[in-house]
Amino acid sequence: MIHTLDLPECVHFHNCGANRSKTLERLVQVLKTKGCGEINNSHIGNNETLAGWVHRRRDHGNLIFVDLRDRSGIIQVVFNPDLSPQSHKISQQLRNEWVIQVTGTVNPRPDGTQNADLTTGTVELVSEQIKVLNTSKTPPFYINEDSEIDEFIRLKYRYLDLRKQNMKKILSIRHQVVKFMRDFLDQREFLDVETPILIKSTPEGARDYLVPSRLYPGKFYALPQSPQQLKQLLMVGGIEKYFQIARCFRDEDPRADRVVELTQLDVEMSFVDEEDILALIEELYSSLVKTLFPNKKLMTPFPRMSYKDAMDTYSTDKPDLRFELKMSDVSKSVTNSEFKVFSSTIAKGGIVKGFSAPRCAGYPRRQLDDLVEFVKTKGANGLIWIALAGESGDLDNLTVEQIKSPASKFLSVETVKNIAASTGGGIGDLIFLIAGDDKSTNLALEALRNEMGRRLDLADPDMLAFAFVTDFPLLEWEDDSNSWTAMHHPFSSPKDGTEHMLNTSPESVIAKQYDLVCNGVETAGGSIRIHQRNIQEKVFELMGHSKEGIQEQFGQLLDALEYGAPPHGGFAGGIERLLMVLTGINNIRDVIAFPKTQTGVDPLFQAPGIASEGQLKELHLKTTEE
RNA sequence: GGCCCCGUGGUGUAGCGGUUUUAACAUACUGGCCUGUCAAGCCAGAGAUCGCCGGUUCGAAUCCGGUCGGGGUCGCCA
Repeated sequence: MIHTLDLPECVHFHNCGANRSKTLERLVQVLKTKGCGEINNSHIGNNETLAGWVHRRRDHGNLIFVDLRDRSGIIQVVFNPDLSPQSHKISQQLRNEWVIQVTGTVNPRPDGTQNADLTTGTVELVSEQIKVLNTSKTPPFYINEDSEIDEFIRLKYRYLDLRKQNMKKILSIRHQVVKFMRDFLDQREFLDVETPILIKSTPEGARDYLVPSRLYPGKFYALPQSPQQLKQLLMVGGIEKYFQIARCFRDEDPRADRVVELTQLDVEMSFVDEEDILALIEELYSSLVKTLFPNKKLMTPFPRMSYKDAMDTYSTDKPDLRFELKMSDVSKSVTNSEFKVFSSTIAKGGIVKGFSAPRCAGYPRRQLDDLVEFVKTKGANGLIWIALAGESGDLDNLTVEQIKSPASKFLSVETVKNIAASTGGGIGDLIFLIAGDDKSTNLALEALRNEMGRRLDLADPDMLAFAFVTDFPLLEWEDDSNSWTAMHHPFSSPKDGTEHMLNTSPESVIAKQYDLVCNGVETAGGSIRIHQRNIQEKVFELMGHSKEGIQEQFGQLLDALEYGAPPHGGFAGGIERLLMVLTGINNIRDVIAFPKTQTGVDPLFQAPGIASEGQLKELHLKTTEE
């Protein structure tokens, strides 16, 4: 029994890991005295031993130059037959990616031969001794220059791809970001607690990855989609402040910004309300950026908007706030329009909504046609554009001749004026409108807004426009299942005093739920959780679960809530998403050391692989032909 | 599960209005020359039956169908 043990005194727990040993010496690497990229003018005259990969070799017959690369950078090594015939002879054999160790003197480069592109460009290592540590086959793609390589080949040879300076830089950034998070939370007395990878399937959410049980035929573990219930149980367990860099698994089709196996910063606290969590998130993310990316611009304090305002104004719950382009619902202006696309849409209960692109009245027809096609691929039926031709002027003086639109003959000047006033468009601007049902219209408008932001180059690439979106509805009606479904997840708490509305008008219950968005990406999300069994059960019931089903699927959590569960809440932040925003990299696989393809394949290990008959038998599994 | 795009020497591309294409170019690769280059340069050489299968045709890298692989996207991702 652990309470009978006399536990050793550790440093008081809030100090654990906070102090790094001052006496910790730099790790000595036996085969080299310095990193290639560390050498500079201060080392001139020193005798150094370097080791790394042959980045490039330039053979002048007598004089041979080798760019030697290791993680720290690149330095030029000179092989001079007059100074060291032995090493010059060996250097003739060298090829790209061979691994060598070179000992020599750091010399200043002769005047006029300095290379400003290298951090070590003012010096060079003059080889006195060289040892080939390993040879290399010719790599399947360039490591010493940047060019577009088929991603599958890059992944198949990921260990070579990672040798590129950019990839090493990304992994270094990832390390620093995660380390910052750990240190930040450690300093605030959060405990890093690991939770199981093999747990149990829960019916909500994404498809689970299943692991067959050898000991229990026909039963399966599931990999966690997130440690949600576990961290809530840690709160019941009195941990009070928990965090984890947690791996999460969701068996859904990947996208450019989505992978099946992702990493989250998972945080949970007890005895807190929304404001405490929001303050923590803001402090964490803003100090992370200020410390690690001092050149990035932030808007602090982070702007906040309600879910409703975000949807109304930006047609999305994850707006890119680096640029304006605000939406307006013009349904009222066009309810009785002769233009059937508008009037019939509204008659069917749909909306007409759009925004104005400033100074774009002269936007080329061809590009407009492209945009029409673009929104169709995003689920809209079409796109109506209205260009208000002219340099400038008062909207009141708008004339029929100035209105350029495929719908112009159906739209009166008065209607266009109303639409323009509503969308904030003026003479010289271009108005985009989409008609359709609420959901698909907003989806297409979000895509169009981001597309126009890109085309018009409206977003400052150095800006990190963090913002909070709050006040999400707790539930939304789902026609397919004919039941309520949790908008975020079923554990979010209703706002204080609104619990009774769960019985009367579930749709109007607002949750203590928040997202952190940045540049159009959802980077984190969380909520204050329900900590009372009856309310949690009520939410599950609304979601169409039976009493028995609830106990079967969520019994562990519900039971725990009955044993003095403290009020608690937290958040989870996607590490890959954050790295994409921080680095500007659009491909999520580029911020992961060993990612899978969009079809869930690991080209390097060729996973998933087939299991042997013996393995299947042990697991009580039989495979069938499709 | 639907839709769109891509697949040509090691890599990246061109060729795709059907037959002088003996599949071109760059780079990488191999050999030679060369003492200050840094994407070194110069000379020479080797290397792809055009993802795979089938069809149309006198003739297919090229057109058609299927299939496999990759990317993007909708569904899905509480």
